[in-house]
Amino acid sequence: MAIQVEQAKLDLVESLAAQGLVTDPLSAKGRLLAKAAKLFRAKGYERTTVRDIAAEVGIQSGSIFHHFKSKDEILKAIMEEVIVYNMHRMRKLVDEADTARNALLALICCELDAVNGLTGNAMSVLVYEWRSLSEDKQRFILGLRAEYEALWSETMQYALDEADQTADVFVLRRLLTGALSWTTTWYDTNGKLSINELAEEALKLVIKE
Amino acid sequence: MAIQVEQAKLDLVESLAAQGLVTDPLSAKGRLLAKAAKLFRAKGYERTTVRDIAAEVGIQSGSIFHHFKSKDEILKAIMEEVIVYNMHRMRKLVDEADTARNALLALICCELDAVNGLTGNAMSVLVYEWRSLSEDKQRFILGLRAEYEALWSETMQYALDEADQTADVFVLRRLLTGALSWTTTWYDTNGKLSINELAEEALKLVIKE
Amino acid sequence: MAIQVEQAKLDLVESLAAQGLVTDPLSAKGRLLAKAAKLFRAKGYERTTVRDIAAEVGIQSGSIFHHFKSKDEILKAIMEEVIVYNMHRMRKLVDEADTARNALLALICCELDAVNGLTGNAMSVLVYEWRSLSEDKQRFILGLRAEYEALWSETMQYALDEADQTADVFVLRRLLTGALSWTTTWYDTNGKLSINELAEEALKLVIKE
Amino acid sequence: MAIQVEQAKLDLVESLAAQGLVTDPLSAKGRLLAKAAKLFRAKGYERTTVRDIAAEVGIQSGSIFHHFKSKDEILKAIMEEVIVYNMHRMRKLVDEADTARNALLALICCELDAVNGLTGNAMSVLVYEWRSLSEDKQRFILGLRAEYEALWSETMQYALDEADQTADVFVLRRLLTGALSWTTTWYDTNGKLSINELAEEALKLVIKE
DNA sequence: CATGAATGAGTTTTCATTCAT
DNA sequence: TATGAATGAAAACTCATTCAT
Repeated sequence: MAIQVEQAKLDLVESLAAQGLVTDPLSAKGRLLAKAAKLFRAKGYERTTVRDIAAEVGIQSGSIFHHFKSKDEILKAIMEEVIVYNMHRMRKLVDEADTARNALLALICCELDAVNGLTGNAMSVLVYEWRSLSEDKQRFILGLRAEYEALWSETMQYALDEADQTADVFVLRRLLTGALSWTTTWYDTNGKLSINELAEEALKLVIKE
Repeated sequence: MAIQVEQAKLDLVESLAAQGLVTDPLSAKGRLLAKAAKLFRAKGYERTTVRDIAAEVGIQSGSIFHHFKSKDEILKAIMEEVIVYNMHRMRKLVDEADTARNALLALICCELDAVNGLTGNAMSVLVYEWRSLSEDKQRFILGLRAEYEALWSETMQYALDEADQTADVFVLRRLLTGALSWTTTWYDTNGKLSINELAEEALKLVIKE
Repeated sequence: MAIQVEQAKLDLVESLAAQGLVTDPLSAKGRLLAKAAKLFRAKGYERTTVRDIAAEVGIQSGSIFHHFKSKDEILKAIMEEVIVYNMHRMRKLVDEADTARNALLALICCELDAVNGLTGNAMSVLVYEWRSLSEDKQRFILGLRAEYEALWSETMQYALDEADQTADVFVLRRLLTGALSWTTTWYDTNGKLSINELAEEALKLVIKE
Repeated sequence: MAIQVEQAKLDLVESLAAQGLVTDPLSAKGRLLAKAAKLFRAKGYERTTVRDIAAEVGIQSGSIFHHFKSKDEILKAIMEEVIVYNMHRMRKLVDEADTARNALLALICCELDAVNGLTGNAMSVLVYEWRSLSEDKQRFILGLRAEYEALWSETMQYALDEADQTADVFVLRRLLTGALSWTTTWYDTNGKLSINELAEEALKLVIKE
């Protein structure tokens, strides 16, 4: 089953790349973005030099500017694409869920996977390198995040209604956001605890049976 | 009561300063640390220049180096002092608590206050500027954090036992860490929700009645 | 008459192009030179990139190097051709003049037209981008300019003799050079003052009736 | 007499420096401006690197930015100060002149001296490096030039009236501007022709006896 | 001939840190 | 202690030029 999930993710990337919504991860530009995300996450945006990125990709530093006008254009691209990609993935999973509880579980699972899986570097960058983005680019990314959060709020409210629970969705989502995004600092993908199990734990923070 | 709490905090600072464990916040050095924390939080460590800090304090950039050997010594001092201070505060509150549940509530309350109150800037810096610290200084701060986390684990375990709940304390504490530290990005000190109420909400994530 | 003059200029270009002395302005290379001259004049040689020129012509930057070995080869060609062309034109007009005064007037007229007419961009480049040329190319262009100046000195001397005036031709020509070439900064081709009228004004600086 | 003139110039600089209108040429900043002007004139603004200037002054390239925020701030300062200085000098000479003819002669003399004397480098830069200035700085300098030109127009008109000549002052001043500024390319300060003699020649271009 | 990705040397600029005063 | 000019290493970015396709 895990293999099916992974295949579905690859199919989605391919389809989004074909539509020009994200960069093909196999292209020169796509590899550059992946390496940059890795470095930005590990060292932080400011402490990562353009030369570092170039060295990681195996090109000369000047060549970077063939693909991106500036260093912070790279940062923006990383953030934009990771939102676009996860947004599409979440929408699909929510649509396929049979109950509101399961839709919320799918979102949690998806966000945990986003943070700890293949897009983990990009998600960390999105969360922790926010202030390194120029103001106008921040506004642009903020617009995308708003859409993303709208999906969360809606799904969460449905799940609470279904469980006959009342709670402040605004507060609850934010507590959960912190809990889930923080997993990047401690969750071990190769450890005993699977993403699905962790997701169940996290769901319990919200929905009490 | 709130006034009493605030007074207690000031007394603690004074007492710690007298022991040389933290810098007197009214001294030149103390004001420098506060301003630096504010700037590091707002702009990030790397994007904050020594000149920025000097300007904020009202001195010349060269003068900073009479107080601190280097820029990252400032960062270390901010992190060290905020841990030392909150550690002492938490120990006292845990000792005074009548039940394990209340001890845990006190910790949560204290961490929320640390993150959103007077030491908010320093706490944010501690969490988000971690990688800007040189490796040897990271190790030093890590030692302090270990003590801090030990207090948390212990208290949490007592509270779970008391409530006849079983859970993975390791996982639970980390989910909570994320949830609480993330409040810095959204919690409004002057809003309707008080720190105590928020703490009660957060406690519910852990202890189910 | 104006049309005849314009036609004569086109005929001259055609004839020089046929002899390989200048580049046919309708050819790809010729259009490149014209666009480059326009940009060099507007922005200066250094601030004009090879990409700017390529974009203006509608080709890719790499393709430029099929026409010219280097960027400063373009600059040299612009300078060389504008001298060659105007030199030929002046020789013809001097030969056709009935009096020395009129020969000088023809030269003035021709230089004003060179500076403000079709070759205005190239002439500006010749005057103001001089130092951007590599030393050996400067020497080459200097040789051409010497010929050009010889024609001026000779004609001027004849005109002064004819008018029974004595003056330092060296100084006078240089004062005039400055006055005429500076017109590029203020003379309005579409204004009330015609080139011929302006030439008469300029002639008065030299020959007093 | 020449020595008196030179002394008067030095006195003026000193007085303007004391008022903060120009930079003291003996200060570090003043020497930097002089060297930069020399290099900008010789090689052009773009081909002169900040390192070139630093080397000429005998400091490190980074130190330049202690005195000027950017390279083009240096260019602006050169242009601004040379106008301010010559403006003051001209105003004084015009005020002291007994006839309108002599006032105009003084202006010509002063401009020739500005172009060929101590401020020759700066004047050349003002004329030939114009486009290297950022647009907003161009506007600022343009304001100063307008004042400068107003003084010229006025004085020229008086001189023409006094000589019972009619002429287009606009055209005449521009022809003269070109003639005078171009002297920088050929006039030899140590040659036989003195500035005063050259000024008399130039005056003849305007006022016919 | 044309393309356009890649090069790599060179540019301006930044900034923590030093040190003579 | 405080100052602020000077340092110098390192940063992001530019761009003429090359070359495989």
